[in-house]
Amino acid sequence: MTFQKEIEKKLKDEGYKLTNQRKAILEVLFSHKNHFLSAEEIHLKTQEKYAKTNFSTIYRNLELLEKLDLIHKINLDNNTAHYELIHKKCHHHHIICKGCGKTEPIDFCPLEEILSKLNHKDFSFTDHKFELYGYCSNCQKKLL
Amino acid sequence: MTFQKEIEKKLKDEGYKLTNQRKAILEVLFSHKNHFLSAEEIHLKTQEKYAKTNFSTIYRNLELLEKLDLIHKINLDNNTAHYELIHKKCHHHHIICKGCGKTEPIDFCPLEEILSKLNHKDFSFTDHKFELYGYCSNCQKKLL
DNA sequence: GTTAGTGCAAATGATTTGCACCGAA
DNA sequence: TTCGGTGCAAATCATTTGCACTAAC
Repeated sequence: MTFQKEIEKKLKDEGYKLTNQRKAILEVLFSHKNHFLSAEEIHLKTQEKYAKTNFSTIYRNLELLEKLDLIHKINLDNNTAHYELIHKKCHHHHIICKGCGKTEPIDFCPLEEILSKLNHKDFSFTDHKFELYGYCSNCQKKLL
Repeated sequence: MTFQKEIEKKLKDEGYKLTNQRKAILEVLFSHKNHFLSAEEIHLKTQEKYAKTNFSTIYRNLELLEKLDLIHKINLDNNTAHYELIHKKCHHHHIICKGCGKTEPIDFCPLEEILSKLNHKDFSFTDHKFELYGYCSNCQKKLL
C-alpha cells in the first residue's frame, strides 16, 4: 500500500469520509513533498484535479489534516500560512526557500543543547520553532 | 542621555519628526522591555499616554521602527504580529510566554553549529528563526 | 436514510491605504 | 511655510463561519 493510500485509509478508519475534494487535496500535498504551499496555491492545484473544490473546503481540510498531524503549518513573515505534508516520522526542522517554498529537512535539533544551557526551572516549555530561510539555487538565478 | 532620548534623537537626526504620538509609542515600548506586545495592546497603552492616537498611526510607526531596526516583529501562530523593543545590541533569540508575551533573551544561537553540519553550498541563507514557547511561572498559575 | 462535508456568500480580524487636514521644524 | 505625520473611513487580504444543499457511507 502506498503512503497516500495509507493516509486515506487512516482518514476512513477515523470516521472521515473520503470525498473527491479531500482526495484531490491529498494528491496535491503528496505531489509537493518538501514544499511549503500557501492555501491559495493548494486551492489552485487542487482545482486542477477536482475543479469544483471551494476555497473554504481547502481551509477546512487543511485544519483537519493539521489536527491529525498529517501536515505541518507555518506562518511566514508575510502573514500567510503555508502547509507541507509530514512524510518523515522523526522530529526535524526546515530550511525554507523564500522564493518557491521548497524545503529541506534539518535532522539536527538544537533544543536539548539549549535547554541544558538555560536552567529555566520557572518556565514550562511547550514547543519551539527553528527555521532557516534563504534562496535555493533556482531562485537565486531568478533574482539576478 | 537615557536610551529612550537617544532613540528620539536618532529619529530626529534621520529627519523624522518627534510627534506626541511617536513619543507615546516609544514610551510604551520602553516600559515593556522584554515583552512582545500586539499592535492592539500597543494601541491601548499608547492611548493612555496620548489619547488621540489612532490605530493607523500605531501600525505606521511600528513599520517605521522595524525598518530602523529599533523593534523586533514576530508573527505568532494566531496570525497576529507582536513587537518588542530591541535593547540588547547583540544577536539573540527568545523564550516567549504564550500567556502574557513576556520574553527572555537566549544569548546562545545555534546557527553556526548547524550550518557547519549542513554543507549546503547551493542554498544562500538570509535569516533564521529560533524561538522557544511555553508559559512563565505567573501564567502557569493562572492556567490551574 | 444519516450525517459529515461542501459551496456560497457574507462575516471577521488584522493590517493597509487614500486623502484631506494638522502640526513639528 | 512646508512637508512629514495623522485621523478617519474605506479597502484589502487571509481566513472563518452560517446555512442550505450534496454526496459518502
